[in-house]
Amino acid sequence: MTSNTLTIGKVADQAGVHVETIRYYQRLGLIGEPVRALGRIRRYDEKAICRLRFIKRAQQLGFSLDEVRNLLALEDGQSCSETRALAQKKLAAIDERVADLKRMQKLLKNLIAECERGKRPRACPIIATLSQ
Amino acid sequence: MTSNTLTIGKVADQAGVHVETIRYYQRLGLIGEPVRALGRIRRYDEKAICRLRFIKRAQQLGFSLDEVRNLLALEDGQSCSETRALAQKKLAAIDERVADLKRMQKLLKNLIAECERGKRPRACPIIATLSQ
DNA sequence: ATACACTCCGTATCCGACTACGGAGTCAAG
DNA sequence: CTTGACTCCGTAGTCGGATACGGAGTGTAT
Repeated sequence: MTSNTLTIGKVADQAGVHVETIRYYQRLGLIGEPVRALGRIRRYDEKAICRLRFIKRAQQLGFSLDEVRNLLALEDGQSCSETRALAQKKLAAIDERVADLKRMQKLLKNLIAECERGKRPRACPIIATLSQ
Repeated sequence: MTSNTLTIGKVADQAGVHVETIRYYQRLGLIGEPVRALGRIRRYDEKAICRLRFIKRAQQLGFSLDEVRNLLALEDGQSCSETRALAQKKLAAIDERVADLKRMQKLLKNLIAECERGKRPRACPIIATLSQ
């Protein structure tokens, strides 16, 4: 039995999160309000820590809190295809973002290279390009 | 002579920007306050359009408005190495961001693939990974 | 001369994910 | 029994880049 013995601070430490973040997630409904034994102080069990870690891992995969909410609704692991659909949508968004950034990368790289090759007197090719 | 004949709306159209954006940039000091001939209405010349385009192009390369401010200070094209330094810093940031996103991409791809291969009855591997 | 589009200005609002603040209550150790 | 750490709560502020609002003034075409 490890039920409801942890204060919000303990949970925060264990999950690597700030206390305010937990309260924030509760306001958003990502975490259920816990029992409050003796007084008004929240008491959590281990599951709360798991849930926070779940959220943090999902964020690391690129999911927004709103999307995490959806993932949490599928937490039982029984709706594989729905979960997969969310992941695919997220992956597509990331692919797009990467493509964007690669375009910028390429342009910047070329400009920098051109700038390095350049010999005076000549206007900076980076500025020249921006000015067009 | 094309001096100071354009209203803010004309400039906005030509530069492909909203009127409010111009006023916003002026508040930020990215664009100088123009002359106000006859009444209190701003009158612009072609240079304003160029400057807006400069800003927009810089944004497309990934520069924030704050960084654009720095670029604008080098607009004469005479400080090539300073400009290049800014571009290199930006490129490094983009590289990092790309690396981040690629990590996410990889993880998501693997999870999705695993999810597709999976045969019931088994918990969804995506959820399982998030739950750890 | 009147209608209509445009411009003026300051301020507020949006998005997402927190972070900060401050005064009061609670808890456990010494 | 006091001290000090922790918790409570609501509300406001942060970042960046705009976007929206609304009432008043202006410019111009017919």
